[in-house]
Amino acid sequence: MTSQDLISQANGIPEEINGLRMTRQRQEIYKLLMGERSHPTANEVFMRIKESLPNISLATVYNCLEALVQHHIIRQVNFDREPSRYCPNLDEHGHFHDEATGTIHDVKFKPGINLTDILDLPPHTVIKDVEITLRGQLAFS
Amino acid sequence: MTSQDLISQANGIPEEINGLRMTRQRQEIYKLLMGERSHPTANEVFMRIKESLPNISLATVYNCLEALVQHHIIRQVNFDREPSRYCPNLDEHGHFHDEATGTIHDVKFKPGINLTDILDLPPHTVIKDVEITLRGQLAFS
DNA sequence: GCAGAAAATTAGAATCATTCCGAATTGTAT
DNA sequence: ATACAATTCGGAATGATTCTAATTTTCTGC
Ligand SMILES: [Mn+2]
Ligand SMILES: [Mn+2]
Ligand SMILES: [Zn+2]
Ligand SMILES: [Zn+2]
Repeated sequence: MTSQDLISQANGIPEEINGLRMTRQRQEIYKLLMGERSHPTANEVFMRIKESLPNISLATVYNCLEALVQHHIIRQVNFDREPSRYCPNLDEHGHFHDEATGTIHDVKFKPGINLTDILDLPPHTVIKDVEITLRGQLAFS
Repeated sequence: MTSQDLISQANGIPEEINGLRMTRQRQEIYKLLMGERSHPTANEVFMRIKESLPNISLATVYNCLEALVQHHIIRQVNFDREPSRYCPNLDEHGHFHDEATGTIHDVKFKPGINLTDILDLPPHTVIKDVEITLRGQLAFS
């Protein structure tokens, strides 16, 4: 029974995901992202995570987020040149940025749609990643 | 016959586009973008534009690019957190980033495709802008 | 053409999200 | 326990972009 075991037992997150050891800091950050679903920035994560980890550093928040992204546990989302945001939704989806409220909404693709079907790609192209971003407003109903 | 007239006559770009007065600096930058089509960064524009405008400043390059974007004469393109790139293609299109060469290719949509058709958007949504980005490689033929 | 007024350009300083660094701590394997 | 590796941490450095204030250019009535 290592201390790592105890940490994992306490919050229900396994001690390793996709080959990444889930330290206390990584677990708490991952748990926060799963709970909020608001696509927070690194700094927003930093401010909110202090409740559970008062001594964590901003550098560690960046380290953890990068590790989680690298191991495909979360996704990094960029809007223009704004600070990066982080998303725990691993399903293929796009992001709608509501300019009125500043909120970000996940956007699913309609079933049966294959993105490469609608694009006129050069031949012999291997696509590793697709990103779809929308900006606009939720109109009055 | 103002000096502005003379500048425009010399390079075939009108003295005003979309309500933006096309100064010498704006004209040369626009001409460079139209000619190269390589989606250069602000700094790449700065380095290349010195051939025609040896005394231009980097601040002016940023100012001009922003003015051209604001007046919908060119588009600003972002890949993750890399420096912004600039694109003179005003047709609706996406961007394919070839990781092998670092080059960026415009990607057309297949005819008759309406992007909002394939997305499961929240109701009463007004989309102002859509961005599609692809990363991958051109495979051996 | 000539005096403002307005707009554009410029060099350099400031900003700020992110990355880097080196030291301290923690975890793992033997 | 000891040795080695990985992680965390505070603070410094980075770098694309923006800001500022001074200068230059252009425009708008006369
Ligand atoms: Mn963008
Ligand atoms: Mn991106
Ligand atoms: Zn998302
Ligand atoms: Zn383009």
